Amino acid sequence: MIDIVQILDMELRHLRYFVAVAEELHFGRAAARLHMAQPPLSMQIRALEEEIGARLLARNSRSVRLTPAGEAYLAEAREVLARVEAAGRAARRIGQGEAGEITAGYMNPVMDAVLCRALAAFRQERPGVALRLRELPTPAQLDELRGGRLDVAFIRLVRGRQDLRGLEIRLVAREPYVLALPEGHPLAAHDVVPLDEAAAEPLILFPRAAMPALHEAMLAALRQGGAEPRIVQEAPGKHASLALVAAGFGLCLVPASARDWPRRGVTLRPVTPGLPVVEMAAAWREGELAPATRVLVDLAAADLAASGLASSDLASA
Amino acid sequence: MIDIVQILDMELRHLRYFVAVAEELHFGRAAARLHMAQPPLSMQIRALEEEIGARLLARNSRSVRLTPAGEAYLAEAREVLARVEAAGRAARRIGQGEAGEITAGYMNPVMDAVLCRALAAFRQERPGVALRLRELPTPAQLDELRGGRLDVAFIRLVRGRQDLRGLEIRLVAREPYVLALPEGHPLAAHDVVPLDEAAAEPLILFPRAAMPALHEAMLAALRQGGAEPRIVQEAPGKHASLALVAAGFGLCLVPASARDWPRRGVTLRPVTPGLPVVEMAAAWREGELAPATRVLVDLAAADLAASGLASSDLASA
DNA sequence: TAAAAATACTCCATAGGTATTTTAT
DNA sequence: ATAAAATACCTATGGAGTATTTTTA
Repeated sequence: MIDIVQILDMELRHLRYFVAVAEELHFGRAAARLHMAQPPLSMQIRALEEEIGARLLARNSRSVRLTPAGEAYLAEAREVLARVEAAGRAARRIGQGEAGEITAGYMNPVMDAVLCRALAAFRQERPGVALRLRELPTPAQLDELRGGRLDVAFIRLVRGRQDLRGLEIRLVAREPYVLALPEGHPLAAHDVVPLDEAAAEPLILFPRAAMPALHEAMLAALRQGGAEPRIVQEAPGKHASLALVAAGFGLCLVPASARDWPRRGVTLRPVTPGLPVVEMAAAWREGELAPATRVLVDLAAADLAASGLASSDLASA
Repeated sequence: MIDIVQILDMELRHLRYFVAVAEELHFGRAAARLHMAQPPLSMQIRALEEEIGARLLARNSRSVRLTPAGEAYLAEAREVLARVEAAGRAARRIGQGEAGEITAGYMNPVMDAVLCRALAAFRQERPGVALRLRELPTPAQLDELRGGRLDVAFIRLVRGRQDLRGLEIRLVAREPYVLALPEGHPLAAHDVVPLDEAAAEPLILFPRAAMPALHEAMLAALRQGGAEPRIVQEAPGKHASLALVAAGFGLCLVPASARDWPRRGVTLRPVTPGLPVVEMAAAWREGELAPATRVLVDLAAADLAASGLASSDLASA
């Protein structure tokens, strides 16, 4: 880095004083407006003119007028002063989370579970804050978060399987799985379908590669009844799975938030306990939860907190 | 004027310091670059943050990073610093006559006599200075000059007839009148036409209303030979007059600068002394001859100065 | 002569320096 | 253990105040 010596010692004070004199065209009145005496004002104006190397005010003991150079400088000085103030206010608003930009990453299921509602509430509460959203798998989110390219990440939590060092997290949702059946299927007669009965039916499941840990846990839970589950079809997403259910390929397990987008020909039913419960969390770099981001995380966690579950933060792994 | 108390005592110093730290991301190195010790730098940064009401730099003993607020403020701070410097340079250039704008008024005959050449030279010498030109009669020019709507006026000088109080003037041209004759006219045989012989011919003259003082002086000079001059035609301008001469209506007296735009069918000849000599001058508000304007006036007076005539300034009337 | 800006001086607030402590890795 | 920022305290520059002089309309 080249050492550029700052020779200029011009200060905003000089600009404020100059603007005052230029507006009053009278040193005495300008000094009064600035709550100071006239002599130091004269001296500062002179210092400014020497610094610039041009006379800005043509003055004699009877009148003060702007020179052409002063005319030009006045416009700039006003601009600069206004900008400095605006910059300060803007920075303050950003610092207090009333403005600025948040870049949030999320995993697809979190959007349906909590984010869709949290985003609407956030938009109302912090209209000055712009939200950039990036849909990414959980491991990629953690990378982006550590690299500073995300301010917050909404991830699926797999206890003990993720490296969360240097991050803080907060649980925002615990979502059970529910059973999706074709309309008129006999098991739909139950208010709560017994898990082992569901496990005996032909099933549609997401591919292992998408979420390996959850895939295993799901199969393990289904084996509790004793028999090996029959996966008749793999489907690359929730909507595709439900389409296959409606077509009669089999049953399928989907996150409870599927209630929010009912599909013709498909019935949803709770299942007796035993299936894995998906936990979703917000994650951020330790000690770097900006105020606006905190508001978003709070809103995302609001449903969980209201549901009566302890909303205690989780220690970083 | 409402008394807006300036509570902020933010100064450019704070911006310079902040930019340095933001660029180095290290208080010690930034302090070195600023030729100061680290503690006062830390204190000034803290003062800036308190003034703004937001943290700009996230710092611990191992690292310094910009907060989002700092990120935004850095961009503005750089802009402001650059603008202040640019404004100073611009004002300086204007003050030294290397930039800016001159509004010059001129009387039509001055353009042909001196201004056309002076403008070309000025454009070369001060390419940064924009010239606005306004063609006006001399009295209107003096009004506009006093009202500050002209920086300089190029006027016809009529000694003792003009109120030049509060103005300074400088002679830029003394232009004799020459005789314009139709090609082949007998008087064209003279190298210098005797005034009384010219006065005896039918003459074309400008209307009295255009320049009353000059009109009178011209008639008086023509009457010197004894006879009353025969004005056979009035013409509203030099070019129209020469057209009439070419058409054989009569002779006419035109400023010597007519040599610069010769007209087919018209011959120009000097006349023996006796005709009024038009004096042209630059005028400006006393003590307000800006450097760039001075250059223009000097260029306009250059021909006169070179012609060996004393180029002494004239005292204001 | 009168109004206003410029000098001449005095003072003190604060920017900046030095020495040291705290903090986090 | 070490590097770096924060704190404590001191110094002195220069911004601001008061009194006076100069200027010019």
